Amino acid sequence: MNATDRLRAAVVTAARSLGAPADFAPVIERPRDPTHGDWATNAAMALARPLGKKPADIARALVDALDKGAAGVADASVAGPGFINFRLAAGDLAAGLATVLQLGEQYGRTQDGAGRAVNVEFVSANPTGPLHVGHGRQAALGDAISSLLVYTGWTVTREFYYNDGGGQIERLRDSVRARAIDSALGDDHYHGEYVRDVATYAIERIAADRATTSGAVRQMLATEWEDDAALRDAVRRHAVAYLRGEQDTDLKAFGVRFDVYYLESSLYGEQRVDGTISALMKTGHAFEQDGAIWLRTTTFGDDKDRVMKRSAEKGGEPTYFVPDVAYHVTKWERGFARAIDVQGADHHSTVTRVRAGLQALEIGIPKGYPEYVLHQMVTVMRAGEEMKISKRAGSYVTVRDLVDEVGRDAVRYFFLMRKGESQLVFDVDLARKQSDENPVYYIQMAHARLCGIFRVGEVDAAAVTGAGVDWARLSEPEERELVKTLLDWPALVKGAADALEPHRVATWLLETARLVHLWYHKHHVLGEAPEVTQARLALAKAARIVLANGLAVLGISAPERM
RNA sequence: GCGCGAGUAGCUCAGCUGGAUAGAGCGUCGGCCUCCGGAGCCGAAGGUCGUGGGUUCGAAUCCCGCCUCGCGCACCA
Repeated sequence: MNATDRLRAAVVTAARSLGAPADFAPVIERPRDPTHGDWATNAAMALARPLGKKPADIARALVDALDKGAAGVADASVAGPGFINFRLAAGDLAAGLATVLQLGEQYGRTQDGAGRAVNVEFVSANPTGPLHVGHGRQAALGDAISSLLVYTGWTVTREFYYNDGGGQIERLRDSVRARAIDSALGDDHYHGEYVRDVATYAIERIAADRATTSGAVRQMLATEWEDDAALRDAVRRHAVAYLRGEQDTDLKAFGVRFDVYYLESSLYGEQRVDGTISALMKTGHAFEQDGAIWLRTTTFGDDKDRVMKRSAEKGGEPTYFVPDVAYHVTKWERGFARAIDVQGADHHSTVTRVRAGLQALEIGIPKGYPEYVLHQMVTVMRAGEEMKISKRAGSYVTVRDLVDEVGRDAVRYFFLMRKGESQLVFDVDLARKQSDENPVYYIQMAHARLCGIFRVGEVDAAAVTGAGVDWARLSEPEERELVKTLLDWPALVKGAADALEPHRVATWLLETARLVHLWYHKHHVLGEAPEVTQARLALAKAARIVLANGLAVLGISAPERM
């Protein structure tokens, strides 16, 4: 049991003796103002209503009833409207660091997920062009959310869904052909410069396949396009392969790996799309109108019903959300207790539809399945101006542009430092700066600095285990603050995981780094009295561990020197 | 028009699921270099939490109305 749980248990015991209900669960928290104490509880205020007494009176009674020894506090006092503030003996507070040193990179991990399977789907870009900044934000978010879930005991599968069916791929194919034969581009073609590279690649591959020359392939593309289905298919195949390869390269450079690449086209091969339509018709939530088959999604909270299968005159194909439903059924069937989809907010209209489809199947999928993490758009700024033009993509900035220019760590941090629902302004100039103005630098510097202490002092960090440390030596205000923040890490990471909000980790890291710098600047570790140096080395190592753990969750490196 | 998101310091944003005097970074102003790295640190100024009501011991946080901005409202994907 940790210090907080011990304190909470003691408060509950005292509250029960005053007649508190059996399920009473007071909040134990750190007061915002450190002069108030190390911990505080709102127990008296929360009991005001059930007990019918004034919070201040209850607070005094609680303090009298509290077993301070069992609670592990040196002092308890009533303040403000009825808060009870607790102060720990200096040594008792810092003794918590022993756990940090003992657990190392395990510190903060929990088993909340109990090994259950969760699927995190993100990026899922169509293979029609390079990854742009929005995909980058999604890659950073999805990867960090996955890490948070791993950290809290879930078995995570990172998944990338390829929309390799549908009209966009035909558009890509036709664009490549247009580029290959230098014909004019229409409104329904992709205009990015990258299409030229795709065309070059496709021509070379087709020339190799057919044992002929590039020139001959160009000629065929110009004259035999309409008649040669195999040629059209070859262009499509090679174009998709090329762009998938490019996307993989970008993601690798960004340090993101996927466990599963799921192809939309495979759903058709397995008859899952048609199967989903007939299954939905069987459950009675479908109906026919105007020659099309509709799903009554309004039953499940949608504002209008949706077409599942187009009428004959519109081609008779299923609409987009049907394969999406079929796809999510596979997640359920593959045994994922939770499915989390990270998407741009411009896709939020599909949320209701997909969930409605899953519910309408009536196969026991929970109502909130899948969970969605939606994020707003990214604006890239340079020299105070919005950047839109990329050499590669033409009309938007790519992930590769950003990673090339500012580095992977900075890109990750900048994408993760805001909550997803906030629009994000990516300041390229700031991200490039190698100074304290740049938050990622500031945090990494704190880590490097702590490593520097061991390096300069020629202290073997592995030998600092916390054994024999007189924790009461860590009595400076800056030390107490830092200690408390480090001990907050497990609760912080749990909260971030539960809320699927990695930005909390980013914000917390910045605050922790600030406290490290402050402490470092004001107090020396080396060259003090042996007991003091020993205690401070323990603190330095604990801080280094926790910073490294936090950076690891975000997928950012923790350099030992800068 | 309907739905979703956002509106907090000059700027960019946090605010831990309702708590104490609303915070951080940057910017501005004023200080600090014999130092385990100045790639740093300290201090100050700066707020009607968009707005008007409501709920209660207590609201930036929950509810309702209104305003502004973004996104979405296909037999597109």
